[in-house]
Amino acid sequence: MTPPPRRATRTDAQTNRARILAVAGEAFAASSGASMTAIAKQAGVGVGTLYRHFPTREALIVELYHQEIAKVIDLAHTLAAQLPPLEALRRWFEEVARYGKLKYGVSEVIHAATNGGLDDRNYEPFLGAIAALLDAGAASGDLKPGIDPQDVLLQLSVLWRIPPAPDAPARTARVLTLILDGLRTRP
Amino acid sequence: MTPPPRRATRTDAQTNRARILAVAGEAFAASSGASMTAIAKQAGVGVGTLYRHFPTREALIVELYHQEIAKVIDLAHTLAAQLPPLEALRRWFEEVARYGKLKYGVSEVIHAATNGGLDDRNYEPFLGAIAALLDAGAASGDLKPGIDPQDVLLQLSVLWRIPPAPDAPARTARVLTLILDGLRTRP
DNA sequence: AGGCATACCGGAAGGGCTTCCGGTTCATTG
DNA sequence: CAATGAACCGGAAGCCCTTCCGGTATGCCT
Repeated sequence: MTPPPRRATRTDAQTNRARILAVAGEAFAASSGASMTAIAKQAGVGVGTLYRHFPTREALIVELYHQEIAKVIDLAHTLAAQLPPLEALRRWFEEVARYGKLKYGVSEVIHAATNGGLDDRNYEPFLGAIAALLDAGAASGDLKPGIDPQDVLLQLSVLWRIPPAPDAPARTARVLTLILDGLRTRP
Repeated sequence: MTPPPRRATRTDAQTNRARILAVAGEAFAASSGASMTAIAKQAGVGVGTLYRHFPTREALIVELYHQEIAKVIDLAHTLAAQLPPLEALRRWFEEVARYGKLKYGVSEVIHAATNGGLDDRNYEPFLGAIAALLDAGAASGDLKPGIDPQDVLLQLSVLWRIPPAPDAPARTARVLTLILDGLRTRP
């Protein structure tokens, strides 16, 4: 049952992958409205190549933002350990909201992906991050016990979808409060 | 400034419009996965005709379900007048959730449309329905005063997106409770 | 170094949504 | 009733995402 001797990844494949990611990074930073064909051409590869490396448009995007997502996840654990539960939760929610705002249009498509827009590599840890915050709150009695992290993720995805407008920050804050109050225990 | 004498709508236009709606109704009831081209062909018209009548795929769908949406809106006012505020709100939310479940995939695309997936003709009344329920709750002291109906609509859209699975009903109920508790006053 | 199998490349092709425009038909007017 | 022109019809064409497959280049073994 030894893993079959994997042949080393060909150098041209590595090069192409890197160049695609670079180009896509720029493209999405600029407008998030870049077609796969355009990205492929810009990267000097055929569309087929692009799709073998990233089987779907979402896969490409998720890969691009994988690192940032990881950072957000880490933050949850940090906050949970350092702040009062309610405070930690609100701060983190704000961070999540801000992140989505930054890449509006991108988050749009991330959201559309699998269950909540994160691939398996991100999904579990993300739920874990939420769980950490919820557990801390449950332990202190501030939050209802036994809340399903998935339900919270679902609600968070709403923040993702607040359209960019002058009143977006205010709306975000309001919705955030609604969500938080729903999670809190009722004295 | 008298309105310009509008010429009567041509009969072929009416016929086509009706036939398109009929065909689309069947098509979406069956699977919700019908292409515009397919609908056009099935209705015996060209794609151009289809698009002049309904400028976009969403427009067609919204038109199809306009009556049902109106019914849901009416229900809100009825419930608000007949039941205790909290009860009315929960019942209505359940109805909204059920409606979305029924046409999962359709609601998917409805949701993607304009602000919340409803055209102007539906959007305002829908907000009005929510406002009626919120006002009743605020008056009785059960709900926070001054909640923005749009924020609630945003949260409701989550119910729309719970994936069809064995545990969907349970999840819906849980999320619904979270939303409701967020709207209630904190004693 | 040479040969082989494999992983990779690239573009053609299929299916979808939407736009555009020349040709046609029907309601209106004289 | 006939002529008229606005409104309508239909499909070709553009753009997008994704799949498929013949051709190719490269890592590995001898």
